[in-house]
Formats: sequence, C-alpha cells, structure tokens
Amino acid sequence: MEPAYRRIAAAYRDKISSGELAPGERLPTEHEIGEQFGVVRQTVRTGLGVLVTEGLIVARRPHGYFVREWERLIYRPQEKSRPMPARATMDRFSQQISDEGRVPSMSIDIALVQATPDLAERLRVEPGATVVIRRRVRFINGEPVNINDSHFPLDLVKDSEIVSPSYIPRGTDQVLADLGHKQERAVDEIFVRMPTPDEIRRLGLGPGTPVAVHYDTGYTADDRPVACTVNVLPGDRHRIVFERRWRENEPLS
Amino acid sequence: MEPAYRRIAAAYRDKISSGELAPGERLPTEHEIGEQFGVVRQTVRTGLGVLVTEGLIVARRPHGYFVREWERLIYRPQEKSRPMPARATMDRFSQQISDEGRVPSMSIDIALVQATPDLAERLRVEPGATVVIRRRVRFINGEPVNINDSHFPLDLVKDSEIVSPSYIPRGTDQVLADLGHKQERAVDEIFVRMPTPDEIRRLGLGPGTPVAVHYDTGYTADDRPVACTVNVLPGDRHRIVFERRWRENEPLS
DNA sequence: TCAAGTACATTGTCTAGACGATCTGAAGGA
DNA sequence: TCCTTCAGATCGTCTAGACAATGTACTTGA
Repeated sequence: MEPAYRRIAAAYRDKISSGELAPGERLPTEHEIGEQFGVVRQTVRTGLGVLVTEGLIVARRPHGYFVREWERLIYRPQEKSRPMPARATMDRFSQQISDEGRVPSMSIDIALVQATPDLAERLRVEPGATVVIRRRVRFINGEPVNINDSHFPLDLVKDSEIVSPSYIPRGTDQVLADLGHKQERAVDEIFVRMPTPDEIRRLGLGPGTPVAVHYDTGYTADDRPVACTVNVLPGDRHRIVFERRWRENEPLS
Repeated sequence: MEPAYRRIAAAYRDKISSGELAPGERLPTEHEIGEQFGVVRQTVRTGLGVLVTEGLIVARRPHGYFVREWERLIYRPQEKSRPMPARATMDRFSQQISDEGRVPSMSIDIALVQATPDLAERLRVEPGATVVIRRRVRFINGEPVNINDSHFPLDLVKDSEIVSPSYIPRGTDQVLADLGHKQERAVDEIFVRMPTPDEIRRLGLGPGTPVAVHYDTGYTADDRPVACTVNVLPGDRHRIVFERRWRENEPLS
C-alpha cells in the first residue's frame, strides 16, 4: 500500500491537473485534510510538501495553501544578435516590457572578481584571473524576473564606460565594438538546475522553482571570447524561444 | 536565530560547494548529525530534505546520504535541421553515443491520442482532435536519458510507416518529406519545470531534478505545422547548446 | 565450498503533542 | 468615525519515540 503522504500528494496533484482546483484557489487546511485521510498533521505536511517542491502549490501563512499560477515571459536569445535600433533609449528587454504597458526597471552593480572555473574556461583566461562583472537584476512592475551577470576580461574594458555602474542605452556589445572588439559569433548554453540560496534571495523565488541558466559567450571575428553573460531565468517566469531554418548545403561536421 | 534545520542545510551546502565533500562522497548519518547539532533525527531529516530537493544530495537506504554527481550530455537542437547522411543506419543521437563508445538504445510505442491544448495550438488542429503520437525513450548503457514524443496530425501520416512502432533509420522528417510535407522552418521553445510523476517514472528521476521541456515544431514552406516533438530533458543529464552569428542586414521585426 | 538465513545499520513512515510566527478581522476605545 | 488592541486561525519548527523497509555482511548448515 502506498504511504499516506503520497496518497495525499497524488490526490491533490490530480485535483490540480484536472482543473478541479484552479490556479489561485485555496486548498483545505492541513487539519481538514488530516481528518479526511485519518492521519496527523505532520503526515499531511509531508504530502503537501511534495507538491510544494513540485511547484504546484504555495503555502501562505496564515492563509493556507494555494494552487500556484505560472505566467511566462518570452525570452529570445537570438534577438541578442540583431543590431540595436540607432536611436534606442533603452535596451531590448525594457523596450518590449514598456511596449506591453508594464514598467521595466533594473538594478546594476559593478565589481572586479576572480573568474570562477566555468567563466575562466569560457573567456579563456586563467582560473582566478580578474574579470569585470556587471551584475544586473531586471524587474517588471517591481518584481524581479531575471539575473544578467555580464563578465569581461579586465584588460579589455578597464578604461571604458562598462566599469561605471550606470545604464548604457546602446548596450555593452556596442561599447565593446567601439573598443575594437566587435562580436561576430556567440555560443549559447542552457543548463537546468535548482537555484542556489543566493539566487532564491535575489529573485524572490518560491520553493519548487527551478531555473534555466543561459551562458551567452560572444566571440570576435578572430575567434576570441570577449564577453560571457550568465542569465538566470526562473522557470516559472520564462519561456525560451528560438527559430531554425533548414540548412541544405552545409557540410556535416 | 535561524531554524536548526536550515543551519544544517546551510552547513552541508557549504561543505559541498567548497569541495570539502566531493561528488559521490558520503555524509554522516542522520543520527550523527543530530548529535552534532543537538537536535532530534526528524529535524536533521528536514534539513537534509532541503538539500535533496535542491538536487545536491541523494539518500540511499540503508547506506546513507551521498553528494550527487552531475554528468551532462550535449543537446544541440540546431543539429535537427541538418540533412541526415545518405547511408545512415541510426539516428544522430545513437550515432553520437556509439561514437563515444557507449551503448544507445530506444523504446518506441505508437498511439492515437486526443491533442492536448498545448499540442493542438502548435499543430493548429482542434483541441481534442486525434493525433498520432510516437513515444520514444532513449537510453545510454541501459539508463534512460530523455523522452521524445513526436506528434503528427492523423490525416498527414495515417498510411505511412510513422504509425508502425519500428525504428526508422532515415528519420520521421524524411518520411514526412517523402509524403510531400518537407519541413523548412522550425520553432523551438524551452520550458523549465519540475517533472510530473509520470516523467519521474519513465526517466527514473531522483528528487530535486528539474526538467527542460523542448517543443520542436516543424513547418513546411507554406507555413503549415506538420510535426511537434516534445523532448523532456532531465536537468542533471543535459546541456543545451546552440550557436548564433550576427545578422547585420536583417530588418528589425 | 556454497547457499540460506539472520543480525544490523540506515533511511522511510507515522503518531502525539507543544510552542512560535504571522496575518485577518472583530472588539473596544478615543 | 477611525485607530488600536487582541483573539483566533493557520502554517512553521521541534521533540520523543515507534515500527517498517532495505541492503550488507556475517553466521550457520548442508
């Protein structure tokens, strides 16, 4: 026989997936569920805890448990490799959001840090070498939606406006291009994992919310990596989209 | 003061991220940790439970808790839009795996199902319309690594080999092309979420493992969707990679 | 020697109950 | 009327202990 806590989890998972419990709707209290299934409160908690870590429900003390709602922003990595409009006053993300009638905002801070192994490999610097990190958190209507940490080798950007913690309307790619490091090619890598406590704090994530981590490494024409941006996208707030066309004539690698 | 269970979680999270506890290494028993922190076993369990749902450790009864190891396969959606080699005897995935000296295998089953709303929208059929689903689970060395469920509108493929539950070396894209539905363009969408119990079962997932869900919708030259493949990629086993080049002359949409 | 059985360590499930933390809404007072 | 206070509901944390389930390793018997 299946353990009681799993029967409870399965029962409410079904109610949610069948639509009997709609997003935003409230579940019975732990006490009530306990009576119904004939178990003590702790067992109910274990069962509902499963659904919390699955991201299906959230607990709001002292109101109860509620079915979670997911609203996703479209995220297009390919947009990054289009030229910016000449007279842009904000970046693509902010433009899109304000076109939708919502209020974009951003926090920026700059630091010099030692490259972690994953960054050192992508930027082709020594592990522990100093890199400039430009940390941004994007908000919509005051709610954090994603993290964008751009990393640059220190010697490339040390005298440019990239190291000043202010907004750069034309974008850091353009600044790099003006410095003679025009990007021609980029490699995108996407990892899926659970967030770190730091990411949970910065993004205000609830339990059961995985993240996609998008590494965007930009290369110049002579194949030198000049920037690596780490985007942390909460799973409940994003949908990553890109397009492909068939390439008939290309040789197989 | 922070609750005891979170102090325990933080302590072992630090030991793992600092490398003091290496992947595969064993943690002390619940009993030992309880003595060290001066709490009962249940509290230790709550703390270690946090790390389990974060995907950092796994419990193996009756051996104890172990630091989890992540080994990721490279997944390239863009490879899908390259022509297959003429004399291919296996698909791209199997070829790659066997080139690496590992043993690929696959289970296939075919069914007629009613389109769920998300599929109906992508294939532009009525919700509830019948579609052919070609369900595959891929294995490496006998371990499941991902799910690929390809969906086709029934009237397009009803007399073809797509509805037979056998291996098609040239690939279903080629079968569709031979039927006069050659794909020219595809839209990729990636979602991140926790797996369903069904996915956990089919993929043998441990707790704390999120999945990336990759929808690959293929369109013909006259912009009709003819296939939608849903790939479920466990986060601990994949790394999604694609490449971009800058497009100078394209108009902004 | 080899197979079957058994003791043991460890995690898994569950009970019963206590007190804390947080928000709502009602009662009471200015 | 409006603000303050406070009781109550609900989830959060923790204790103490019981028995089950599951591999491992040792013991026992043929």
